[in-house]
Amino acid sequence: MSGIEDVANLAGVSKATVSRALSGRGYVSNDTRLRVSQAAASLGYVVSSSASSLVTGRTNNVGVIIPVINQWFFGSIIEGVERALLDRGYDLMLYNLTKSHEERTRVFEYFLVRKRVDAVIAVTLEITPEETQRLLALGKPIAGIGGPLEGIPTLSIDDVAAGRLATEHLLLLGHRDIMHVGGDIDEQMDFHVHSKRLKGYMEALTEAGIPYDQDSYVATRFDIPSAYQVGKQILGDPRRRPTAIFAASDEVAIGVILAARELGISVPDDLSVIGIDNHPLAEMFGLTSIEQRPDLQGEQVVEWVIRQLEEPGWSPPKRHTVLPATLIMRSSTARPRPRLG
Amino acid sequence: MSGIEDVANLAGVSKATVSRALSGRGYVSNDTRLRVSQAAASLGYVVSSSASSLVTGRTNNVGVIIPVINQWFFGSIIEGVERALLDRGYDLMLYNLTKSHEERTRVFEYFLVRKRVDAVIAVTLEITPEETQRLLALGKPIAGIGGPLEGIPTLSIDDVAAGRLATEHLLLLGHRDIMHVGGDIDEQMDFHVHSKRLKGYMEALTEAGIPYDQDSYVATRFDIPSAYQVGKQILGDPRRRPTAIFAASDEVAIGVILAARELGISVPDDLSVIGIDNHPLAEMFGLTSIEQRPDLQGEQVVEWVIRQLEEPGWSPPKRHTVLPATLIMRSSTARPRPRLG
DNA sequence: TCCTCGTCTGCAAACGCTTCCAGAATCTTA
DNA sequence: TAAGATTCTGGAAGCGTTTGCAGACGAGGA
Repeated sequence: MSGIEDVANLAGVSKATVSRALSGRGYVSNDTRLRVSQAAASLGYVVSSSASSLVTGRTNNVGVIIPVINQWFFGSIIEGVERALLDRGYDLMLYNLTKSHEERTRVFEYFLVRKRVDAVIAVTLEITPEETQRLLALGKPIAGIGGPLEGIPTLSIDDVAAGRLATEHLLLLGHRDIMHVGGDIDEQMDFHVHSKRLKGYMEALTEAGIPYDQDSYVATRFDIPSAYQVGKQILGDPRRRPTAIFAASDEVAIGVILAARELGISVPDDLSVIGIDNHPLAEMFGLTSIEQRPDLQGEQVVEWVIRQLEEPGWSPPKRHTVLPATLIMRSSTARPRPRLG
Repeated sequence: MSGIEDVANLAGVSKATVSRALSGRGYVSNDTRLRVSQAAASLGYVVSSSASSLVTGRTNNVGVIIPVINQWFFGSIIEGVERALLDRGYDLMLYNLTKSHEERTRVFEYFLVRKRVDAVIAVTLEITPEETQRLLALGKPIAGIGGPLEGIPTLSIDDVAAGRLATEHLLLLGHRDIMHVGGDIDEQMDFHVHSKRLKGYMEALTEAGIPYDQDSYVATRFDIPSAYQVGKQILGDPRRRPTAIFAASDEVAIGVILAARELGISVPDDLSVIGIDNHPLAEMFGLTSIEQRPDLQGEQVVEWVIRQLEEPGWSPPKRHTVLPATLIMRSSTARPRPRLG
């Protein structure tokens, strides 16, 4: 491993000049810059990031805290974040923080506080105001997907509005018997996504003058098999079967559709289904959905933290940023079948 | 930000002693160790990783290169790798290296060579012998999932054997008209997975005395919607329809099953389908599959590189390691329906 | 001609740790 | 009791960069 001194000797200049030539900071004549680059290349020299971090205080790393990886929403965020970071010359340190308390503590006590990252991106990380203070005290740029989170710039779709939009779509088609298959309120790790989408649903119903019925909300985990099971239970009981279902995510919606198929219930003739996400599988199931783009959300928060790092004085929106979520109509929703008799 | 000196002053000892006390290396009396820890805690001190890297030459980072994130196989690997690394006190730097040539070069010219990671884990990264040499020249532990790769310890299931196993299962049930829906041979980025599974399929057929027919292999991308399209084409043509399909992955198999359902073809009565992976969705589709555990594969390679780092002299298996892949029978495969007439 | 200004370069001082070395204190053993 | 071994601690050198400062040089303006 050759150090900067070797390059300096080979190029016939001082270490300082090598540093300036290679980093592009300060004055260096074109001639020497060239000689230095060639010397560096021929030696296979590459700067020691620890040494340069030590003096600059910058690591060029950004920490990303995320609760799940193997799910479309989260995987897409990572892809977006990674792409954006690499484009800007930063490296991504990944922390898969499941909701167990032990791991949470580890992050706060141990990781975040270490001097290894220049900025932090937190994905649907629900933290207490006290923890927020600790984070802010680090003096490092931080941004989140999810939220709102007091004091930290965050980003997400308006889940209440999305829930309303979905429900209103069904109402507009003429449905009055609409069930909501959503997440378990007690289990949500993300920013009350589950209760927010439920809230939007309830608001839309209320506005339409439809009384909200206890039984019309059923909880499930956010994956296809779980939703499939729940779907079979709901749809298996003819007295309970609604004319439409608002599923809190596309995975849930697909589970429900598969359950309906299994039971010989036609979608959308006998049952309309709408989801949220515009998941890659939505199209093949003809699923009407509300689109969001987690990859772009990832790019956006990267932009926030990096710009903060590189443009002194700049700062991202102080408050929560709401992203548009638009309805994509496909063939899983339709007017309810006219009642017989 | 308080440095080691502040801690030293507060505890009334030298910097050297603080370093020893906190790192656990060298002699320190219990008494002073305690005083130092308390001083450190009360100041919220945390060692500067750049400073300590600079002198020790260790970063405590491991680089992971992976072509895709948002796919079950790859997502599971990341989860496994992340868990194992964090357990051992290492951080994970994620590099999502899509197959574009430009990005590849970037990794070799730019990233791998930087002094930012102690070891490298490469997931299904196909590299030339020359590139391998460059990697090895770094003198850093490196291991791969996929392979084999000359000179680098790698790990994977035996794809040829998996292909055989799947096909033999169908043969054993009495099928003779078996199609293979696999990956595009020209497009494979992973270690010829596609052609290996195809090879296993062909070997099994040959062994059973069944001539291999050009038309009995069809290529698709490895996702449900693509496989669904392909499935509809194959199954839509009654003259072309086989009695069984060996799908190169569970996602492909599920696409085919959905296509069959759409066309009113009963699985397994009219068509048997087998896949590879034991994907989380396999169970709900009753899909017979060949199981592999990417998360454990991730843990294994982590073990390899970390042990190499921490146990001087130890080294992982020089050659490619083959993992067992076992058949999981479900309801998507059965004896072919007896021919009429 | 002299002065100023912009460009270019080198010296040397950090940056915050770890670790070698040596010395002091305590404990073992002959 | 002396000599050696063991445990504990501090001083100081270094890890490989970046950067403030100062000096040198040439060009342009008065």
